[in-house]
Amino acid sequence: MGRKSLKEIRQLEIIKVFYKVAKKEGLENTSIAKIAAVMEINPSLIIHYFKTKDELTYALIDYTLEKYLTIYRAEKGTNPPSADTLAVVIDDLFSRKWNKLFDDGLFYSCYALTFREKKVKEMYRKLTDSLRLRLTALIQRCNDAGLIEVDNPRLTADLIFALVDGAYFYLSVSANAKAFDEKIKDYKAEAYRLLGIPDVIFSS
Amino acid sequence: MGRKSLKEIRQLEIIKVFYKVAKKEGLENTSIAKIAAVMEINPSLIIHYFKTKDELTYALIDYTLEKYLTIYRAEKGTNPPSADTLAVVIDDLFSRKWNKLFDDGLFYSCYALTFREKKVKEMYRKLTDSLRLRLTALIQRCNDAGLIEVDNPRLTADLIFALVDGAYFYLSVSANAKAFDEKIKDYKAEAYRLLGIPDVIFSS
DNA sequence: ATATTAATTGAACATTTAGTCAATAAACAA
DNA sequence: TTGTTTATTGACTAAATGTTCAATTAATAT
Repeated sequence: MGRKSLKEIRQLEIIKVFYKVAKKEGLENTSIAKIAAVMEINPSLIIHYFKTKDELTYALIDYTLEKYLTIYRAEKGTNPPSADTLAVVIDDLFSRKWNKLFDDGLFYSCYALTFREKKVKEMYRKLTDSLRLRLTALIQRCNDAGLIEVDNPRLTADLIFALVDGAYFYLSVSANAKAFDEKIKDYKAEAYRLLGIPDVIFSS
Repeated sequence: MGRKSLKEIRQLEIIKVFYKVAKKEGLENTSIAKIAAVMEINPSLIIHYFKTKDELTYALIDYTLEKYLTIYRAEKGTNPPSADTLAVVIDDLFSRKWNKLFDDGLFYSCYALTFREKKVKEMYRKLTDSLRLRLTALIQRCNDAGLIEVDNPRLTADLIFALVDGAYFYLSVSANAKAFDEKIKDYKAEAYRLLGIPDVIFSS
């Protein structure tokens, strides 16, 4: 009875165009009208699928943050962890994979919303906590497998992520792509040290 | 000849109100009209002192970023450094002094502009580099005074700032004020370790 | 064919935006 | 007093903002 719903399909299309436009022009300069223009649809159609612009923004953040958890896909199902499972994860954390998942400028624009919008804050909290918990668990399992010997896995995970986030924050503003890749090695080396692993063994 | 210029005074007044409104409502929701309304002046007066809104935004960022360098005021002129000069600086870095200097939400909103506006990027680069250089110099001087023994002062400074920035990034989103103060101690302890200083001696 | 449901459009809305321009008011020097 | 310079206002603009609502079109089930 009645026409088939396109809701989820269209919503995803809209979100993807939203992302594309916001990436180029900035989150705060991306209007519903602009998105509609790119899609060659009527602006009111967007409002039809997302009742307000806020709702659309939440959807964008939700969609993009989800991607971040893919960093841990590599280690799925390998239990106990192999010798380089941890190395792959650490390498990924300090690689510029992140940039490809979610444009940095957009990421920080959304992050800034955190301070005014509880909903957004909760989304980011969920992601950051989840990432740290997963690294903690991995460190723990590597401990158990006798690969490393880390006193406080959770603390170590927190410190490693601080290095990741801190390095990104600084290098994004102070270094070009080439210098970025070069300098991030120092931060990665410190992460290895925190894990009690000689840099040489794991460096790829 | 002619009336005295109020330019600098008025500009500063406008910037301060801009900051206040943006802190409450968000950078992207702060219009010239809103600022003018708070000041009970005509919007065109703001345009008179800042030709475009962009120029006003740059002025705000410039004004606020300048404050950050005050973190190092404590160690002005003490050469060679005394025993706790370094401790004071480290404590300040990991304290929430920063929040009082520049609202965090606003800070990250402006930081996000970095990725689209070269001018803003340059401002942040200047600040972050300057902070790191000063800490490097301080570490060096503490080395020379025989207070510590750090292999690579610049690298250590970079890592310490990564811890600061990373901790702020994470704790701002995951912890309330109380938990923030509690958890940041772990990051600070790691900074002490990087400096080769027993935590106990310096903890205040 | 008909009824039903959803997709999509198009026209309109009040409000807000950054910015222009001319007019007036106030301060200062000669 | 007379210029000169700056401060400040007020009236205005064109464009853009997010939303609303009614109308139309298209697909699907009976």
